[in-house]
Amino acid sequence: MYSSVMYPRPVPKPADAAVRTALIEQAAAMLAAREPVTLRALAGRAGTSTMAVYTHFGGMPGLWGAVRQEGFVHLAARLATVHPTDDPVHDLAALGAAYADNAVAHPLLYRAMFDAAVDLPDPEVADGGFAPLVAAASRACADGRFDPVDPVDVATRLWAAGHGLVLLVLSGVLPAEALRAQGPALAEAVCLGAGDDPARCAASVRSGWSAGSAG
Amino acid sequence: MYSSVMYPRPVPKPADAAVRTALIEQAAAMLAAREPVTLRALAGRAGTSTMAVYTHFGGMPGLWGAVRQEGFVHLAARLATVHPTDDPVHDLAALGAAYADNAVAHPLLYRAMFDAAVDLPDPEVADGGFAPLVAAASRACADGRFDPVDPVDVATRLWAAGHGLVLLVLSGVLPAEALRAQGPALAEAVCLGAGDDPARCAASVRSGWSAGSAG
DNA sequence: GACGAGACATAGCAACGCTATTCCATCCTC
DNA sequence: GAGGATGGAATAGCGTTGCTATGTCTCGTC
Repeated sequence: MYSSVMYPRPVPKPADAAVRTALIEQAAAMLAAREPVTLRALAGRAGTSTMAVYTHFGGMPGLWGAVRQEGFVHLAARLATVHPTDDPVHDLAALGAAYADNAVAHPLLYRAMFDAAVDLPDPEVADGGFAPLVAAASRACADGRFDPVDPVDVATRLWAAGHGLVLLVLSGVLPAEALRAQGPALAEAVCLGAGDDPARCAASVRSGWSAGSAG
Repeated sequence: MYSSVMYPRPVPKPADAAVRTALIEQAAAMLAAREPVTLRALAGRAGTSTMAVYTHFGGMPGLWGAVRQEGFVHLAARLATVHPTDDPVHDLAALGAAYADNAVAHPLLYRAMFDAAVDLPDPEVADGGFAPLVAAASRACADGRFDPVDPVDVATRLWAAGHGLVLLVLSGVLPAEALRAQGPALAEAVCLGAGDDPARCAASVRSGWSAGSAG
């Protein structure tokens, strides 16, 4: 039961929060169903009126920002299923595979995540998908597998390469097989560029990619 | 002068082609000016009526397809300014730099180029930006700089990496400096992954990237 | 010189995002 | 407990969007 004594300024009331999440989830569902996410259709599906979008999100751009954020939360949850091992390069490849898996499983949500036209309500939530990469790269540097480079740079390059490969596949420019064909090769190249030993790198990436795809 | 005798079925009449190109160029100009490209605004700027978009392109999606194609033609022209040298890795880096330059110079056009929602009138025009990459990678294989890998795979990885890095910058996720910071490193990593010698690779990429950025 | 095809201009359609207004439920004050 | 105030939700309507139907006008053909 909600008590105004406990929360003198009830930032989001429980009932309001339910409407919020219902709208966000409906938008994501319509996105997944490849239906056009229009204001009226969204309100109809969520069982509310069109005004709810404005009271809770200030308009459609605000809703898209919330959907973006939902996408990053979903990505972070997916990457959290990849548990670190004692082989950081294995882990980097596993994270890359999980990242690609998540993107192709929710293609329109993935595209919406990188729509710069709308702001994220909480910008630092985007780091949730980036932090595991940096952590693995840091361990690779600490273990001596990588040269003493900046782990953030290595993680950034891996992210950029994966992002580009995923988008080319989602855009239909490259076939879906390109993900499994070029993904591990790209991860291996980035790790080689960071100073890893070629033979160990190839083995770690191979095992890591399949481990990340499975989970 | 147009002669109906020479072209019994005058596929695009000169006057019609002028209207076509005027509409495409106006759309690209409005895109570059960050103005919303609406049907009425576009027709007004081009000095035609809204019907011209339908007679020539069949609607707004058709126009966007033509704009997409224009973007690829523009990209191919930019990459053609990078003349091959006797160092194929240098050339690959130069092409990467030119690719990134072209993208940041026309960010909205670049985004439109990869909008899978509309079809390209002539799909093979997209290869115009890809062929120089494959050619350079082939020479690297022939020269023995690269292992006997598939040049198309190497070119694909370089493209994916560059595409991802460019889009992360255009989306505002990464700062603009990331292009010069991570671009050469990514090109170097891909070439290392193809079997190039680390020392030669670093030198070639460094000189190639600055050569491609300048031109 | 009449005919027919193709392109243009105009008017109007449904649907879009958004806002103003009204209604109503809830909560605080006395 | 009753009354006033606050804020979310529903309805109606605004301007604009892409698109289509209709009329007109020019050009090429027989």
